[in-house]
Amino acid sequence: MTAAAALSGLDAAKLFQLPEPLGQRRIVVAMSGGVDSSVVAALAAASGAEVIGVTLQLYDHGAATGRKGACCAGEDIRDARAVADRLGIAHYVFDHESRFREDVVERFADDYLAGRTPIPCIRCNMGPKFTDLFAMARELGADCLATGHYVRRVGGPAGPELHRAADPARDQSYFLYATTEAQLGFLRFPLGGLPKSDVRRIAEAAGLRVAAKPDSQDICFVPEGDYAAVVRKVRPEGAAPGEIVHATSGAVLGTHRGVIHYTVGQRRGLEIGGQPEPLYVTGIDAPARRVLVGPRRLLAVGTARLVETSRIGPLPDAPLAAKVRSLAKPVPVTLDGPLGDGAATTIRFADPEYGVAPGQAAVLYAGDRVVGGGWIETTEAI
RNA sequence: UGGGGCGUCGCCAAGUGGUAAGGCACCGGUUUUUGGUACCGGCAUUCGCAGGUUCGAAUCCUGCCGCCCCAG
Repeated sequence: MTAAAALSGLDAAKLFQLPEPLGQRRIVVAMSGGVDSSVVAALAAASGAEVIGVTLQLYDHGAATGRKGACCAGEDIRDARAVADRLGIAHYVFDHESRFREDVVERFADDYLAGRTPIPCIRCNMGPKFTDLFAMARELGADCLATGHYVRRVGGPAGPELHRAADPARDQSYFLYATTEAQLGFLRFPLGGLPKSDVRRIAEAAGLRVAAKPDSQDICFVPEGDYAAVVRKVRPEGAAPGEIVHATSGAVLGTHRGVIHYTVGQRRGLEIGGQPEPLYVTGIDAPARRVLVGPRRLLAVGTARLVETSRIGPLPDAPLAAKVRSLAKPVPVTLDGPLGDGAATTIRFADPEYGVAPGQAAVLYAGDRVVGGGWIETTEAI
């Protein structure tokens, strides 16, 4: 299959949601060096519009840069450049390391130190990707900023809405709930309606060197999956040991290697045997450096307090569902308070939800539409 | 020192003559753009040690070692 054939049947104007003729449009593509954003660049290049690829260099510490599944560093920068060259589009690399370190990495470490379980990918999308890249694209006089995220931008009665990807296995809407309406107005997600297999096929057909590159996974700046090592490097005090205490009896059951190694809902890694049933982390008391544990039933949560909430578009009349973990299914909830503009609110689960960890995001859906969400500050047991 | 009890995988623990359950922990895998969860798989040729009885013992006998409780 030729590149043209691969792209045929895809309506570029529709894909990028830009007015014709595309020959008069300028598209900035956020290129991470992975397959997805490379295909977006290829689609943009084939549309006839002027295309500028932009890559942020986010970190550059040895171990993480060469490994599979990384992004935005080392090898990936070269991949992005090679793809841009191949497509004949302009390409700029911006050094964003110090900003990324402050906004994402250090915040990540601080959250763990405070007993929370952070999601750096959301912070990264909120900051470097959508705020900083957004500003750059504007400065470059672009008509839109296109990314390789698997979400859909759908026109609604009150403006563009954010929807889950057509391929549910690929959906990344959980990580993008904090997108602002202003950002969404300018953003485009051409891959949101495509299955991943199509994307790989397009990459192959376009002769992109990244066609068979593994998907990124885990936290991009964490080598070997050892996130605790990253936290320790930035905040050594996170490795201070403490007691593992039974949540109801108060009995000291063991010693832990530092509060940063635990998250609410976690079962493995406690190294406490001799129990009739598994123990889970039910809470983390960071100031006292204590990890609270108990049987699974203690994880049942009825409500969660959300802070720094955001909202995209009006609140619908339809019932809401919340996703409190990227891999969870959305579950029915009711909203008890305002949503958006940074307000705090409370969500009430229709059925007990297990393993809701402070620091994670709760994303609210009305069907496929992302209504908004917030950070989980506290939870209340059933 | 006398009386009693106990010693089975890292922990808890079943098994009292027929050839080592189970749970927890741990390890591996699957899943996965966060941490986790869940699921699947693995995990004692050996029952404190040494002898003996028996076709056959973790299970019976003897001795030794260790721990616990009561007594003093």
